[in-house]
Amino acid sequence: MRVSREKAAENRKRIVDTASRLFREKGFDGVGVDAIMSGAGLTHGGFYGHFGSKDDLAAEAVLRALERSAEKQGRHANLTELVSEYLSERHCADRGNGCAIAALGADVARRHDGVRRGLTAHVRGQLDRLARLIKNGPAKRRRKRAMATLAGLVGALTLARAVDDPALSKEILSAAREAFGEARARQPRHAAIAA
Amino acid sequence: MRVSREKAAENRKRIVDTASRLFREKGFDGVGVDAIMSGAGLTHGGFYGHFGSKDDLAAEAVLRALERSAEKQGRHANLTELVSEYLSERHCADRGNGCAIAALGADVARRHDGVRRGLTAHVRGQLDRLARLIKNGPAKRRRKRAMATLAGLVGALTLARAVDDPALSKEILSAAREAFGEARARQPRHAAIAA
DNA sequence: TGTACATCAGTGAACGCGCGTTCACTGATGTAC
DNA sequence: TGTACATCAGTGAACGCGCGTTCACTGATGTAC
Repeated sequence: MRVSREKAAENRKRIVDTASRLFREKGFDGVGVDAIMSGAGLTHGGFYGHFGSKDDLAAEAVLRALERSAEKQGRHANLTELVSEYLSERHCADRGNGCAIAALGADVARRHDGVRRGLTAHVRGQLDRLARLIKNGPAKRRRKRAMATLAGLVGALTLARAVDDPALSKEILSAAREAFGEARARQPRHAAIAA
Repeated sequence: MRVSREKAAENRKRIVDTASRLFREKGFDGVGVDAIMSGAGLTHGGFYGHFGSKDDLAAEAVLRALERSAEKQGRHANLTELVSEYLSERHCADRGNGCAIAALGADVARRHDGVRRGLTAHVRGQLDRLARLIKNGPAKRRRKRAMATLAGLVGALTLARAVDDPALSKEILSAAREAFGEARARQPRHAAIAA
């Protein structure tokens, strides 16, 4: 049965949101069109009225997830707050609504399309945002520290999620919060080599 | 046609090695039994003489990949060397023979089986290894720094691989090498909050 | 050591299920008068 | 504003391909004498 144009637009939006969540939770290959549509309260047949293919939806859903992440992290006024939220146990447990880089980064690396371009743009944006939150040092140094920080965040979340033992998972999050979340005194640019 | 027991054992090993490489390159769902067997120079039909299921092979292949990683990184006598190898452009480009945590971490996080337990044990091992390579400070601090370092390594590699632009990719690797690869002067334990 | 037979690693066709995709149909919405 | 018709969002059955899995068969290996 036909629904109003307004309702149809809502449905489309709900499909993208549902996909965005499910893809982050279970990966691209872990979710079928059927699951996405029933997650959105519809039946699978209507899917191709909205999208040309599952892959087209995937592209849109990832971009949506990236936008959401950017908004969420744009809210934080300082680095400690951002890091503490990013490396929270809540975020660690809530893959479906969390960082798309951590959830889908490995999957996206295998693609060669708009999804990967979109993620790259998002990474650039996040680096700029982080560099702005880092107060010490010249722009070049702040950019380097932004890269190290983003790497630390994504890696810590990946590890904390991959690991089987909740205690170890918490320990990793906590150590990373401490390492990446607090302003550090100036680091020597070329320190002595360890060992 | 039947082959010698010795040859059959070699074949089995080659299947695991091939799978270990292909899974890291394309993810669990990105490789079929057919591709694995022909990659090992065999036909798909013989697969179930060696393994009970694709999933059984996956478990074994991941453990194999983890062992290899551990061996490779056990060779390094100091942190700078290990980090510089881990964050090399070669490693970034060579997913199939590289770190299993970075390549499959996100996939493994969704499992609840021996694979995940194996990866957890491997992470513990890597943390101990890194803590031993970190020279400054008491054991607790070294362990925390080991966690931050491992997170930084895994995250930087994930980012560098996910990103579309080779220049940005190299920049990330280089910044992370600098941040995680060199011994730093003592960090203040509780520094002032940024911003 | 040589011969005859049993075993079994590997082959390739076939099966069946899941999933992406298509399609005829329904009935509410939107529109023309 | 009300009526008649056209449109089209959503439904659910069906299709077809890919992939994990099975199986009858082959012929070289391993073994018993």
